[in-house]
This record gives sequence, C-alpha cells and structure tokens, in this order.
Amino acid sequence: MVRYPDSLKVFVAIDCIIFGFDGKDLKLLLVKRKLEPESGNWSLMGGFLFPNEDLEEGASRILKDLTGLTNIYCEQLTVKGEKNRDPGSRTVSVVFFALIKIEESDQESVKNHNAFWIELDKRPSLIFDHNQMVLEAIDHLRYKAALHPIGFELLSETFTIPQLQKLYEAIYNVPIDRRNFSRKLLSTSLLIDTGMKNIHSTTKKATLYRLDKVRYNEKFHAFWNFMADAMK
Amino acid sequence: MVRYPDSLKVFVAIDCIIFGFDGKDLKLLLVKRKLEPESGNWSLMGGFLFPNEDLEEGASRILKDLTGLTNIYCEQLTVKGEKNRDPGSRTVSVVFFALIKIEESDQESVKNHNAFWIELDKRPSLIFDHNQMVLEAIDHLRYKAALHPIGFELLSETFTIPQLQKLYEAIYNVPIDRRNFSRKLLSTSLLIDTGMKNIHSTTKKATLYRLDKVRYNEKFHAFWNFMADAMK
DNA sequence: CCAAAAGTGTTGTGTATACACCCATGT
DNA sequence: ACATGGGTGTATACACAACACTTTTGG
Repeated sequence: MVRYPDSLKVFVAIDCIIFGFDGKDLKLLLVKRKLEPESGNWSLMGGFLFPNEDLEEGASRILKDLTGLTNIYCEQLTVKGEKNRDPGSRTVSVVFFALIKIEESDQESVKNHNAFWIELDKRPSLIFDHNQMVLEAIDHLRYKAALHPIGFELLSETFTIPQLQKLYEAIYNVPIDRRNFSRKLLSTSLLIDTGMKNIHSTTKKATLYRLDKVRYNEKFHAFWNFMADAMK
Repeated sequence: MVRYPDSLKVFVAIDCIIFGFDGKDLKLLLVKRKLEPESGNWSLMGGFLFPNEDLEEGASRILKDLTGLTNIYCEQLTVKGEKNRDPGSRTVSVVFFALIKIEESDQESVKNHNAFWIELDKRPSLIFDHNQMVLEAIDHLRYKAALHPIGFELLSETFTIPQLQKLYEAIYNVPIDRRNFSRKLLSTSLLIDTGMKNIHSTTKKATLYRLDKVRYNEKFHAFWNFMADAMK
C-alpha cells in the first residue's frame, strides 16, 4: 500500500450553524468562548473531527453535547478551506446547518457551554470566517424553506398556521397574506388537525396542527412553492 | 498559541465529477487509474489538497490539469468523511461538481491522463465511494438544472434551442414539447439571437443563440422553472 | 358591544399545457 | 413533391394574488 506524505495532513473541524425560532424572531445559538484561541469572543459551536467518527457523527455529537437533542435536522452546508482561515494551523472546516426546536433543547446544557440564543439581527461579529458562514446559512435557509417543508423543524410538535406564518415572515422579512398562506399550507396535505386549539390566545383560538411525517418524508425532496416568489 | 494534537490530522482529497454533453448523451469524464492503489480501476479525477492552496484553487488546478480549461462551472457538491472510505489512510474528500463544454476541452491532455468521456448510462463501477458521489451529482444536476440556467454550461458558446432541448431531455430522460420549450426559453431573456443559423442541419436550419451573460449573472440565483415539474 | 385575531369565499390575472398549423431545406 | 425538423399561434385549465366577509374570544 502506498504511503502519502504526512506533510499533506490537515486538521478537520466541524462548525454548526444552529437556527431557532421563538415565535417572534429567528435566533442563532452562539458560543462566547472560554478557551484560547479567541477567548471571550463569539463563535459558532464547533470542534475537531475525531479519528473514530464520520463527519455526520461528529456533527451529531457536537449538537447533542450542546443541546441534549438527538433527532436534529442537520445537513452539510459547505466546506471552508481557505489557506489562512485559522491562524493556528491549517484547518479545513465542514460547516453544518441545523434547525432546532428551541423549547425542546436542554437550557441547562446550553448555559453550561456558555452558549446563548441570539436574535439574528442582533448577532455579534464572530471569529475567523464564521460571519461568512452565517451569511451563507441565512441564504440557504431562505432558499431551502421556499422549496421544501423545513420550516416545521423550527416549530413544536404541534403548531398553528398563524405561528407558521410568523416564521416565514421572519425568514423572508416580508408580510404574507394570511388567507392565501393558510390555503396554500392546508392544500399541501402536510398538516394534520389535532382537534385541539391554541389555548394561549386571548382572541379566537387557532387550530393546532401536527406534521404528517409519512407524507413529509415521502415528498420532502419534491419542489414545493412556499415562498418561491421571494427568491425572484 | 495552543497546539492541537497531530493525531487528529487527516488527508484532504479533492474529487471532481465532470459532466459533458455531446449533443446526444450526457457523459462523465472518468479516469482509468495507472497508479496504486486500485491501479487499472475506474475513478473520478482527483488529488490531494496542497498546503499552499484553497479548496477551490485545488479543484481548479485539477480541472485545468486534466482539460486545459480555466473558466469551468464548478461548485462544491459535498464532503465525504466516512471513517473507512479510503482503506489507505483516513481521508476526507471534498467533492466538486463541474460542467464542461466537451469540444472546448483539450483532448490531448485528457488522453494523457488516461481519462475518457463515458456515457452516463454506461459508466463502469468506480473505486471507493465514488459511485455514491456520482449518484448524488446526478441528483444535483437534475435539481439545479430545473431551477437555474446551468444547462448552458454544457453547450458551446452558440447553440440552438433544439440542442438545448435535447440536453434537458437527456438530463431528465423525458420527452419535452418542442413548442412550449421554445417559448419558455425565449421568454427568459437569456438568449441573444446571433443572426446565424446552424449550417450542419440537413433540414430547416435552426437559429443560433448565445447566452446573455449579464442577465445570466444577475439572475442566476433567482428561481426559474425549466423543469420544476420533473421534480414533483 | 367592540377590538383583534382566526377562518372561509370569490374573482381576476397570469402561466403552463396540449394541441394545430406554417415554413425551410435537401433529396 | 415530400419527408424532416424548425418556428409560431391559440384555447383551456390551473395556480396564485388581491380583496370582502364571517366567526370566535376576552375585556
């Protein structure tokens, strides 16, 4: 077996861009670093790839460690390998894009990592090339949510159509017609009426739906048209 | 500055999935390996990331080396990091997706690398996880060509609408209505009439168009609707 | 009774499809 | 003249956006 020169070897890092939605604003889960390098500065949650794990396993490990959750929507977003992106040592970073249901995450665990849910529009500047990663992630969220039903990954198990609408309005920062949005969503056959109502409302109580997971999995990769015009 | 343990370091490879279109069939540019490991077997064109180059530079270098071309449509497709994907040594591979105008490539250079344009449907089994990479690339081609005007990257500078149609029929393996396809493409404002005709035709000579590159660059990331229904 | 939010209905406009028909070219 | 392929026209169906109206709830 041929041996390659070890001088070609580099570190492989994993960085996670973690989105959440609190019913009003889109948020990012960011870490105020306690370790060198860049101690005290803000960054994405990350770590090095371990010798005994695949890339996706590494991302799952990091996300589980931070949030306590296992079944997180998570996909590769990009790889960053610019020569001098990490001043310490040549490091290639695999960036993952994750969507979290905030209220299901372990707030204790988040606090222990010195991590905070920060409104997207109020995020601080991040270390290295993490700012650029976040910009690409926002683009990706807008892109993907227009064509595929990923919005549900940011909501609770049960949700109302007005809640879903507020989410899309936050993602695209545009007002949406309530009536057309409702009809469009109901026509997807993705929503199952739970028979319950949102008791927290002070006016007319909205119907609580849950996702039809069978149909969701079957048709996830089809092209939907949630906000396709927002990308025009 | 903190030092990380060198035991975490891995090799980073670059693999390129290179599509071409000869007017009739979609093709892949594949290499019959002359070096160990896996000498004599088929693989994607690839190499290791050099210490002095960024990822995209590495991909450009490999593509230039093989085809002689510099301005190739090329984007990151995915990263493969499965623990045992390379039996030699732990290697993370960044996979690039490239679209080539076959007739503009340097056939001598291709031949010197023992590379061959092979019809997609007749491709041999490839080494390592390269088969899986190709499957994902075909999916990506179908996905992206439905929404963005990437088909032009596979055609010559000037082309006819019937040629474009044959390309889309090859990508999606479906017949397309000539008249509706023509009107749809003309309505994009992406085509500029060159005033010339395709002299190679034995019947009525089709109009030769070229791409409006200004509009192409401006609106590339908008959502088009070339074959969106093929993904439903 | 009123304000605010949820839910349903209607109508016009534009886009996509399924067709029919005409034109140009070489044999 | 005729077969083959290129180019244009049109009617229909369907999806979407814009708007009006009704219902529920708490105060």
